[in-house]
Amino acid sequence: MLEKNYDPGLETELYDRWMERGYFRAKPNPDKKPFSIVIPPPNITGILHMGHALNNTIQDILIRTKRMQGYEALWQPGTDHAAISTEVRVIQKLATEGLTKDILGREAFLEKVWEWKEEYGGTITRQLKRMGFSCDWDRERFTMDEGLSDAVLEVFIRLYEENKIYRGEKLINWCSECQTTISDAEVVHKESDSGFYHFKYPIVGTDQFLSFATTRPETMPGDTALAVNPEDERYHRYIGKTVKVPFVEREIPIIADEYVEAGFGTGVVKITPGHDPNDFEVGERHGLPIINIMNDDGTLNENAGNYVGMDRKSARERIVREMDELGLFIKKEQIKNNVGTHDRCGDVIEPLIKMQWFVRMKELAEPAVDAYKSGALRFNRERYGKIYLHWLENIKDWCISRQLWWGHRIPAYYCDNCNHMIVAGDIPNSCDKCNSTNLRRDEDTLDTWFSSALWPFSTLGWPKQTEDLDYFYPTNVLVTGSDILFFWVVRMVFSGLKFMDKLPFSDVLFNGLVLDEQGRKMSKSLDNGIEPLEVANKYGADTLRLKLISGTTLDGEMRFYWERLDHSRNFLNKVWNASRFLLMQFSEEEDKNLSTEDKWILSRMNDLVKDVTEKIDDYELGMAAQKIENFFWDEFCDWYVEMVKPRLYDKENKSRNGALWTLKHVLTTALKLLHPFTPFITETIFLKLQSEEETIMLSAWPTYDEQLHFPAEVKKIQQIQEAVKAIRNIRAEKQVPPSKKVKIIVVCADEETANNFTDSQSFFAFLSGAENIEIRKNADGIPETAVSVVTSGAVLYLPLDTLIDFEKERVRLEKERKKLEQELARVEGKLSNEGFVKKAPPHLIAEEEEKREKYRAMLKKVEEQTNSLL
RNA sequence: GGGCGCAUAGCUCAGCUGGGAGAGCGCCUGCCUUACAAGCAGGAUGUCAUAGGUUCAAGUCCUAUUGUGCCCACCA
Repeated sequence: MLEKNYDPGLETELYDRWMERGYFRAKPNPDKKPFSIVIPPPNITGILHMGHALNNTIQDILIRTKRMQGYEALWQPGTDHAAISTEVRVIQKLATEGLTKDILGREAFLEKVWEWKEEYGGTITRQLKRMGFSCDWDRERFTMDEGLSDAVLEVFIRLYEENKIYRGEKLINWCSECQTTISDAEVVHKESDSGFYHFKYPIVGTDQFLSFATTRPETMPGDTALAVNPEDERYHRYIGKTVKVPFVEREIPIIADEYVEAGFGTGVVKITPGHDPNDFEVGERHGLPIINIMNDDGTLNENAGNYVGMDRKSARERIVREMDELGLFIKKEQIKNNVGTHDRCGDVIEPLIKMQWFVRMKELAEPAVDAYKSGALRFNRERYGKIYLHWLENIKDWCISRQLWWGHRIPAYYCDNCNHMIVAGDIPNSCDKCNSTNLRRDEDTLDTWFSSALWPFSTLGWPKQTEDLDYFYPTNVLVTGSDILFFWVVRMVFSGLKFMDKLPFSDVLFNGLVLDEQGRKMSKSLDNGIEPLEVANKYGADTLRLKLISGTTLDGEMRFYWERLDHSRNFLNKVWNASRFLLMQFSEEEDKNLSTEDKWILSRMNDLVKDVTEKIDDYELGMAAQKIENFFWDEFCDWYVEMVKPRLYDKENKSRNGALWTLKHVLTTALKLLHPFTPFITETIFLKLQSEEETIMLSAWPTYDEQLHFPAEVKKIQQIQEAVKAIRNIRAEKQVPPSKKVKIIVVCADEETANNFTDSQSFFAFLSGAENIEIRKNADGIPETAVSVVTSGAVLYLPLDTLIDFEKERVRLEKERKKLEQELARVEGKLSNEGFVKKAPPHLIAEEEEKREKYRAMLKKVEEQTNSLL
């Protein structure tokens, strides 16, 4: 027997059992079809947040469903080394011990990071387990595992050999806080109020000046031109002349370029190719020199003359002051502009010229574009496809080198003797050009996304041709947040196409954000995050999982309220108690001698099986969960279980066993459907319910059964339900307490209805609190004091002891009549509409006609009742 | 500057390819009916943002407007 209340504390025990018995394991099996998902590898620095909980619950539901459906289901878990995050974390920790990267040196530092990883890197996987996720943990991978590192090497070398990876001096995004380059995707543009400084430079050989405006005075020492629009007649006469940049005493030309907008500012722009992407392009077009005036830490360097060593802010102030002293400062305005910042640390990004490694993207992007356009790659919302295409069609080369130590080190070696560069998987002994042994390895590591781009196949053994790879690749579906569409999804797609010749997955599901009560993102800075494990420990992981899924849309935003957990918790409590009750009834002697109501619930269950399976196949998990809830709570518990109670309580009843069989069958089926959503509670009950199978996890998913389709019985029960509701309604209205048993007279319009009420008599009485049901075909001799109500096929009379207030009855009947008249008018209106009759599908017309007959009959009865009151 | 999403009951949201407005919470009424008061029964509540259009039929499709949120982008 089950305990009185469900104890979520049992969840961890159950999980251990599943692990011990290896239920999560997947291995190539020629007799089964594969179904695989790779987990979006969480950072080893991460702790579980609601986004993870939601994202992985979705994956677990899909995996558990497919596993039950007989697929060899692999959910590949693992973690990401998270280059910057981890390095920053470890540096912070070392700082408390008085250590720095420089003191330790590369090797010792990396040892410290590995130590840190060993200690803290497993936190998130432990948390995932607590949520019940059925990953194949035996296959857990880490992006810096040996095998995965081999994959990185292989990819790097192959792309290099195909000239798709190159080293070049280009303008890159520099984070002076993190002391590394970052990719375009990592730059977040934020609107800010900026000073817009107007200056003028003296035109050489004249006593005139040319005025311009800039938001970045500190880069003025790097100016190598002033530019105007070629169409701008105001400045035609100056083109070709030069101006002098005061503090560095440099003469720079005045050039004409389309880039300049005549209408903005003064129509003159200072060109600083070393520190601005646009200026860089202008510079290229005009062959301007590039001057880098900045150090890696964001201070100005020797090219900035007197300002060397100053940080950006003080340099700006000082330059403005000095320009003012020279009489060259005109004014300062305030404007709004967008400033690039680093998505991790928020520091302002500095565009700088640096020698870095890049992936040439154009050619790699093309197949990825085609994959979507051809329909081979699908997103759960079309709009993501548009965003995806827009990004790929405007893609720029990917800067992949990082000035970090934690990560995959670039396999390039430089000869100190002849400057020759070798790219190789194995460390070369000597320069293959001059034989010198003075080789130096590139100091840089790769962007952390370079390795995660390979995740769908590197985790399965690639570059080795493994059985796993052959069987499980491509994976079926990817579930992730839309915030990493560019970082990860796009890169997996082109990597998979490039190296596996196959898309890594055909379906991508983007899940939405979990927001706080006020609709804000949960974030560390706001400290408004709710920890999933705190919820799981309080309410159970099942409750949290169900809450995150039920009734929600996959990609919609969702606000998280503690109060809203109550509904899921209450539902699971209902499941628990219903099971507890039924377990008290079950015996060994069930048989399949079924009554009408048994067939009704079986038929409804059968429909549910079909619905839920279809919804899951369509990834409409929120709908699937809600349908199960509604069926279980409403139809099964509140109707069916109540209906059969009279049969259960009467041990002599011949039909008792049919009810027991049905209860058990429906309960088991419902538990199975529910299992992917709430694995723990369903397993607990399942194990008590039967002894043949050792787990619900590997039991067969229910399928639609033609034998359980009982439309006639469904109709019959609906008629009884309508009658029960009508009686309850009257009882409530007349304030008849539930304890007060009443007599009901059912006057049936036809034989069929009479038979139905006769068959259903016992539970009809039970559900409507009646001690006596009289079924007949005419209304002769019914006391005038009886309250009556019309339902389809019958008029129900409720003789009450209390005096009837005829006036009130008349009002009630009048209301009913009005309502029926309205309905009838609508139906008749439709049917007399020529367009409808001509164009609407036949089944709809038939439906309307059926309704018309029903309403007419009922209306007639209501009128009769009204007349009888007079 | 471009692109996208959202506006439905007091609150939070569902409503798939167009065919009589839904759920949960909250609220009101009555119930300790021997599985469950985390429960049971009954009830009230909506010009589906606004204005046009397509259609026999529009919350659902099209256009515009308003409000709101997000993404992308080099206007110094």
